[in-house]
Amino acid sequence: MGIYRIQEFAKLAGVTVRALHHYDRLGLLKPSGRSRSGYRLYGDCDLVRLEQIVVLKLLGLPLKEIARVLKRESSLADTLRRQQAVLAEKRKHLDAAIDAIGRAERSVRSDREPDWTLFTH
Amino acid sequence: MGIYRIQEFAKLAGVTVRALHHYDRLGLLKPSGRSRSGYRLYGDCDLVRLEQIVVLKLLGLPLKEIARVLKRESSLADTLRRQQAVLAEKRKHLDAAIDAIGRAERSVRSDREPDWTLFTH
DNA sequence: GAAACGATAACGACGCGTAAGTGTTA
DNA sequence: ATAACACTTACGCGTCGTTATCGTTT
Repeated sequence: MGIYRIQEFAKLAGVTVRALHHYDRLGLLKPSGRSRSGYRLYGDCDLVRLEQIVVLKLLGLPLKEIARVLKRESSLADTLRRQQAVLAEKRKHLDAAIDAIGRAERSVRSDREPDWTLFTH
Repeated sequence: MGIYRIQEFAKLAGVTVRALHHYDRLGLLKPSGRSRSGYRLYGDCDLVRLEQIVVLKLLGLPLKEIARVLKRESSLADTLRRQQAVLAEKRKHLDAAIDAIGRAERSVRSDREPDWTLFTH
């Protein structure tokens, strides 16, 4: 509760100082203020915003999309729906790859030369 | 069956010309020859190799690792085992994110303000 | 001469990690 | 004077997509 300098603030939210620099430059999260010597100063409302950013990042949203959501340029609901589709698609590819590796491993164990045709489908 | 210039070769394997340029520079797949004017010339054995590269890429292997496998510096079996673990880990994160979005959507539909605490766990 | 095609070079994207060099001090 | 801490600048990573400029021609 109060005002924090960058390192302490980073620890509070579980992110790195470098990430905060990055978010600042992107305009995603600018510190509420600066000290006379130019130090970034963060407040409690910055913490709230940062936590939202962290959460949306966990959902796999790119920083640009997070920025749009927080600026209310994008609807959160719509964004989440689209992201869900994106993630579902990724999971399909992942599952296919995992399956393929499973088949390949059985083949590699029996043969000594890999049967590349296994991957063809 | 024969000798191809880059565009035709790319189409045969379903990759882009740019990707072939990239693989050439990395040393991952160098054309069997060059024309007098410097054009890359690919042959059938290049096609076999490229198809292996494409397959290993589908499994999510980075190009450097693919290079090691094709140079027999890495065991294919070991590589696949490690990759399977990597993919399994990714799927865990994906599933968690998909679940979180599902819970979030239900919340967004009932409330108009998002309940960020939903993501906390 | 023009249409395709090829070559090389180089910037952009994405999210920071990791120095490098320098200033500040709650 | 030193130890921490902060600042800005900028390269690196991974895999090409995308111009831009210029030479070739199965």
